Amino acid sequence: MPKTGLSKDQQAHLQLSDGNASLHGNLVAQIRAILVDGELADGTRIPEGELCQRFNVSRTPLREALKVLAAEGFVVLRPNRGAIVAPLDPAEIQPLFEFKSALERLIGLTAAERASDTEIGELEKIHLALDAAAVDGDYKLYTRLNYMFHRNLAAASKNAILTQNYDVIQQRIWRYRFIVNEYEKRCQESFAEHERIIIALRARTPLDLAERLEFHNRRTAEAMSAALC
Amino acid sequence: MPKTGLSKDQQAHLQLSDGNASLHGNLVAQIRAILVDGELADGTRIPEGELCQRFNVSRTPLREALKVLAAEGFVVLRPNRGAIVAPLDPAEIQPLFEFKSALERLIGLTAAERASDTEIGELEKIHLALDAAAVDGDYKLYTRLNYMFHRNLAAASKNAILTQNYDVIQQRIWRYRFIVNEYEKRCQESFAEHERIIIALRARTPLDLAERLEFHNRRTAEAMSAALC
DNA sequence: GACCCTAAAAATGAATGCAAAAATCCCGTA
DNA sequence: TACGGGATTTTTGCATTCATTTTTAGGGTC
Repeated sequence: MPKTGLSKDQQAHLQLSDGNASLHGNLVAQIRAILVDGELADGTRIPEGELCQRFNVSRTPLREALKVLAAEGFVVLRPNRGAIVAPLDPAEIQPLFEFKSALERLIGLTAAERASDTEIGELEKIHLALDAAAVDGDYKLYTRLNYMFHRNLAAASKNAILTQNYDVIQQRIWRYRFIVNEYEKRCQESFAEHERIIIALRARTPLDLAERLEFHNRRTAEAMSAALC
Repeated sequence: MPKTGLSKDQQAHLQLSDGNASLHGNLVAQIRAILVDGELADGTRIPEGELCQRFNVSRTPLREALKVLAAEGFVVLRPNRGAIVAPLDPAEIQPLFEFKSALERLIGLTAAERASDTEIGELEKIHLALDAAAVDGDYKLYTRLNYMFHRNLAAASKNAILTQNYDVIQQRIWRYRFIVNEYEKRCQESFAEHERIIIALRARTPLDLAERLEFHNRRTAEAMSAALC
């Protein structure tokens, strides 16, 4: 706890549940969440001081976290001028989706063969919940479930490197939702695509699943691009 | 300069040529090079003190660099027990190559359409130099040129996100060369594959180039896996 | 010698301090 | 009022310091 003489024990209660994680490790996830949520607008300076207060840490671990976030593409470090929230640049959407398409394909190819029945069952549950959220018009929930759907599918690939990279890309793309908010518009279409994804997964047909995922990705990208013109 | 009262100006001459880069930014690249080169054996503790002396920096920027390298997968942070060079685990080779295959495919699909004639010419030059190095038996040079060949091809995709991720994966895989040293054995075969890659690139046939790259990747992975049994 | 316990030493993680750079403010001039 | 420009404040990057934890060393017991 900066500026105070509190011991580590006294500070402990402030940390997240994951007790063995380092201060800096938690910070990366928490600050990334702030950036992805849009709580800090893109392009604005990252207020080191404020964040230090907010998380009750000194500048050292905070700056460590910022370096990691910069490597991930959420933050831009400007020498001697501090860090800013990575500006949202429409020109970045295309390469992001293009990159994601490669990952989606690999997820399809591998998950079709490696997903456990339990995992497929879990995905179907999320799929149903997605439908319910759409009917209710609860787009916030819909969005969260949609994120989980794809994240779980990625996890079914059993490839940790793929899963991790996919997650970063998903979050980077997710930052652009303010520009478009495609979910409200594309909800039904998206749900139908998910339907086919589930079917291909159940059938365990790698190429088919890969194509469904690529198609879904492409349609999402198109919806976003269209909203920009 | 730790432990001394030297001013920043006086320290400046110690930095690399890229004057506007931060201390930490240089460190990431330099330490990664040390890890990829194998100068620090895998699994060994990273000697903060030594590295601080070597690069004439304090622990603060050094530790910032280690956090980034941990996020990239070159280093493992153990809470309260320091950082170690990420252990080489044969079980990691498969997911690494699998992930790379997805990137190779995308590189093929995009580079075939986006590579400039100049870039293709540059690749052909490297290809010829590769041949010369193979004939000379200069495997160190061969290896360097091979790295550049694929790196340049990735760059021809004009997708910065792809290029960056590809580079990290390539370096992570490169660490396993000590286990195998596949290049000496697979030199000729690899050269023939490059030949076809160049042809497909010249022809600007996306699917063909993608398949050639995936095949090349798969053969490399197989050679590595075979050497492990 | 093997085992275990304790104490000194070293390393780690994070807070604080400090010099340089940047941003802001203030005021004079046109 | 618009526009410098120089002093002041803030921020930044890094070095240093400090509290804990871990590791190592030493010594007693069996």
